[in-house]
Amino acid sequence: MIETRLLRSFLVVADELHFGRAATRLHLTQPPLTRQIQQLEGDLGDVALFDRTRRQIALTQAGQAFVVEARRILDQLAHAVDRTQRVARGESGRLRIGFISTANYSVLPGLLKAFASRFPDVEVELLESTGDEQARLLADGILDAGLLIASDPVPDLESLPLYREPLVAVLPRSSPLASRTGTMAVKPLRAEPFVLFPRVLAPSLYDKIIAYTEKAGFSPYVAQEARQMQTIIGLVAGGLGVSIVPACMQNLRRDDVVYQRLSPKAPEITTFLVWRADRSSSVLESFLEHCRPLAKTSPKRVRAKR
Amino acid sequence: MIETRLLRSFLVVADELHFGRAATRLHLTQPPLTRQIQQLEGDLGDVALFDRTRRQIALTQAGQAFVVEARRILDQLAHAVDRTQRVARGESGRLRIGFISTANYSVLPGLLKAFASRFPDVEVELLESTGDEQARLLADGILDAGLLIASDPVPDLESLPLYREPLVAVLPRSSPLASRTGTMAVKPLRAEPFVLFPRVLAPSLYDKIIAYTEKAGFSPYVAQEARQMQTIIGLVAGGLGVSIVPACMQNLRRDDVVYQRLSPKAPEITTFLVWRADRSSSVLESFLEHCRPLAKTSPKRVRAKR
DNA sequence: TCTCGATCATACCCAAAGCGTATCAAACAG
DNA sequence: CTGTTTGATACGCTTTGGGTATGATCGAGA
Repeated sequence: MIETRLLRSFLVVADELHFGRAATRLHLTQPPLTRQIQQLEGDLGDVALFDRTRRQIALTQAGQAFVVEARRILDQLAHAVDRTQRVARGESGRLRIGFISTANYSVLPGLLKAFASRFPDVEVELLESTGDEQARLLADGILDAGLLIASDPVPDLESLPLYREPLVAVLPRSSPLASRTGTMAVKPLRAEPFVLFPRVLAPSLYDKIIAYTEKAGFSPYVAQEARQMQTIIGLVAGGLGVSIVPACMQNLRRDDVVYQRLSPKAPEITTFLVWRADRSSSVLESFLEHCRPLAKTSPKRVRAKR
Repeated sequence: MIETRLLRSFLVVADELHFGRAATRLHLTQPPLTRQIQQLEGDLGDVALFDRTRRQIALTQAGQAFVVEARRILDQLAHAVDRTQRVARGESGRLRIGFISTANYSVLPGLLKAFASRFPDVEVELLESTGDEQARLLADGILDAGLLIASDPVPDLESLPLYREPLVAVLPRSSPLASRTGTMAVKPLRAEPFVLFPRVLAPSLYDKIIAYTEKAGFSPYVAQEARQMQTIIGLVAGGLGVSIVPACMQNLRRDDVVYQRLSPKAPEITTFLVWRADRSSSVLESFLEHCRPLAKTSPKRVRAKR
């Protein structure tokens, strides 16, 4: 089998066209170098790489061809070492991140943009999914990290709170309930039909909304269900009802809807980054390092920012 | 330095994910294999390729990246061996061939087509040139072989006669000298202006033409010189004169010229393949082997064919 | 929880591979 | 024709790498 040592030696001999000088450059003496080339020629099937009939040796055509190939192989090897080291350092590789749709309007875009500029060789794969589904995909090793809304720590997963936001009401712009101040009371929503997502998709968020309205004395009448936030807001715009959504959805600006802060103060929800403590790859480690400074430990900091 | 032995072992371990089984496949025992992987990880800069914390070892992300790279390197190596052997066998490589313009109308096209179909991986480089120039380029090692017209063996070169042909007259179709039979006497050309090439370009052919006309009792009056056969025939077509050219030029068919066999019998010329005996590369060897069956040893065989 | 089997790591020894010194053989310059 | 240069060969020795024995650790099952 041809070892890289033979390739290295061959390239130096091919460069010097002189066994003695080549041996010096390789920090060895001439006889072993001669044997190396002989062995290489043998391994290639007794192909003559050099023409030694005269005093000055010369590359045969086969030798010239092999120079090109050998150089390519050693380049490839150097590249392999570099790439592997970068993957080990978490500077290169693949990162699979799950996220709930609202993250697309809050932390996700900025997070990815900043991370991509710091780690340009990391290929990020995104998968929109519910919180429960993400937990399952993390357990199965399909995902490296997830972005989801939670109140309690997710079992078996590490987590980092990234974003706190209140819930807000969303109404058709034509609705008489829409106020100039941007704030409205919850109570009047009692009479409105609601557009909401099916509870299974995000039970904790769903229950928070229901608990909030029930504290105000009513259970919302869900006139229409939709699975995605964008769709919910589209249906609100179409006049099918009102809804209560995370504040970040205000980033989805539409002329035909208005968002309203609620009083009494609507509950806040937190978007967490979650991952498995036991399966930390270097790329994930890089990503976590990148995210940690962005953690929102206290709700006050979020308030201050607004 | 990373040897291919380490790459081979690594790929088997990565495939089996089990040191013991991998060692069996590699025809060695487990401890040295463990050391090989340790050495490989050390050579990569203490990068962990496998996760050995659990019973079942697993590839790290760096390990996964290195699998791809290592496989590529070994593939490249196999390809290098194959290609080098093919070059050594003369099945691949580059062949630089010089030729005189008339060869383009006689042996060259067929020769190259047949050779290319037998040796598809040989890259043939063509260089149109005079006979003397070809001899010089062969001596300098620029050319591997040449196609030229000669009467005497070229000094320091091996040669193989490939094509024998008589000289023929070429006249404007409108010329009253053009006969129906396709044969004409030389004598009437005495009164015609000639289009010929400068003597330096092909002294032996030039002298043959002059000797022939002088035997018929005249020296041609060269009204116009041109370096290329196509141009000479073009000028004949344009009515600037007549000429005497190798018979193969009849392959350059034009409505406005006619070719005529000459009487008394015009001298024959031979196109030779020439090469340096001392610089025979394998590709050249293949080419010579391909050409030898085409050699025309006796003029009779050529005659017989017509 | 404890034990045992499976599996990778380590220690140590030996054989093979590879390097160095000495020398030979051939080619070329003078 | 001779001496010098240069690649090839011979042989001894060091180093490398593989084998055997054994240790350490993890996990399955009692």
